[in-house]
Amino acid sequence: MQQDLYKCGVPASCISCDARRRGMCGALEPRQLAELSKYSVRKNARSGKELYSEAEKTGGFSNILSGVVKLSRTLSDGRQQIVGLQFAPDFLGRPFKAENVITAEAVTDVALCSLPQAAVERMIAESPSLEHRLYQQTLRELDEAREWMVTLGRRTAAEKVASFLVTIARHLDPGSQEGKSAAFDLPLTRADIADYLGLTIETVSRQLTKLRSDEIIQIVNNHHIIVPSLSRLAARTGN
Amino acid sequence: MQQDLYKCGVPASCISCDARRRGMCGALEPRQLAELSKYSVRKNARSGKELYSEAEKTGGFSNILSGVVKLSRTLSDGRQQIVGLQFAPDFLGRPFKAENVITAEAVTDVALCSLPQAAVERMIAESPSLEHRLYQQTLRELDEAREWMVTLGRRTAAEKVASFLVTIARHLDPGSQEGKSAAFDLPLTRADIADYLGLTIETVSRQLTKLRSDEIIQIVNNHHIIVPSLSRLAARTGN
DNA sequence: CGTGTGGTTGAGCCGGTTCAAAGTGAGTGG
DNA sequence: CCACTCACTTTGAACCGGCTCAACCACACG
Repeated sequence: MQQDLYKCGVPASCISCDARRRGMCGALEPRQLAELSKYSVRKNARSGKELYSEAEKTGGFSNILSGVVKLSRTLSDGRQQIVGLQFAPDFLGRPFKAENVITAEAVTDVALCSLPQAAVERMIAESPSLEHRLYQQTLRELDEAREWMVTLGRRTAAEKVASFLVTIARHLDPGSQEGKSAAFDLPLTRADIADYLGLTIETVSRQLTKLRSDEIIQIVNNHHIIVPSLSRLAARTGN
Repeated sequence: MQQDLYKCGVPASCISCDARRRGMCGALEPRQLAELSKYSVRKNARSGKELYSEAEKTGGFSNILSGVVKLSRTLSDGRQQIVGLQFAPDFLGRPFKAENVITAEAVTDVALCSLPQAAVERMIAESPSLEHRLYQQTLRELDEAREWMVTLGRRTAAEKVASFLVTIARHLDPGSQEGKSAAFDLPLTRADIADYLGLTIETVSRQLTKLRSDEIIQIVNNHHIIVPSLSRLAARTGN
């Protein structure tokens, strides 16, 4: 199959790319892939690097090839709220909008396939199946955002932290089924988690140590988390 | 123009419909409009009527012709969070997903143009311009949801209520420009506002009376609100 | 009239914040 | 190798914003 596509003219850099297997490029024909790849640039960014910022009039999109990106909004006095987390092979960017109020920042080292705005929007206009794919991702992001609004508005600090761990476990250790165990490295610092949950660093820290002393989780190295029983953790989300 | 379209076979019930001017039906050709209208049913619902519920396996979509609909999620112990408000002529429903975890409820009397799931999804598959239109609405909803996450996670009660009034003013009194005055009827009860903002009824009430005694707003009849200066109100949102 | 529904107001409490201090570990340079 | 720094995390104590519980008010409807 891959061989076949290759013969049909899939660019070499796309051959084993995850964005083609599971991301937006899966919606493109080899011809379109070749066209788009003429403008694509492979980029690496270290953890902490600002990818798209509120200030600059960004016009550009990316596929996340590896790593985790946080989307956040900041109030004028510095209060920050994370409004989304994106994982490979998500598409990064907001089509059809001139100015961007959201900041995107790498929270781990990240590899990107960067694409110019015009090329992507032209390709969307030409390819209904690409637009369909992006529409699906946006619907999924909206579902997640709404689920998170419940957490932000109605859950207690303890429930917030438990909910956060469950969603991270689902993303980073997909092998783990409900009720089974999970293990993963937290991509976020305590400060990021606090900004995600609408809490303070101190509260996040206290709730994590509470979960540890209740033996719901084990904390190794501050970032590596082991969850012996996901269902026991999920029972603390208030669902 | 309308005359012309009419001659081309636009169904009579669609002629003066707002969903055709500004909603999803604007993306359809007369032929497709005629096809879809074969399955459409005009419905009215009183305030408080549950339109789509978490329980029933809803398969159906609607255009909101008039009125306001709230989308909400409820935790097992009854805590509720409103995760979206939709106004005419929004499209209501979640395409491409079997089960629905969100409840939709009329918060004013509402007029709907109800469409069966299969017909809409078939039409989406046939019409890229329809899918484009729905994609745009979903992107807008995602922007709003993320903006709201900032409010839920990082704003104080006073800022939450001010933010809420500003967005309602923008939706219901679109003539009012920034800095000018606005007047509107709150479509939501205090309980709904509390569920929207992640607060209690009492806190909402206290903050509203605070805004009144600070002469930022006037409250007539509990539901009718006058905002003499939108920019003075906006100054209280914490940006 | 009484009854019900939605809204306001008050008093006390508590969960999460704030402020402060100490602990931990990776990286750096002598 | 140790000493030092810096960024991140944990822990403690006091405070306060928003919640809880309770009473009362306004108005519509039988």
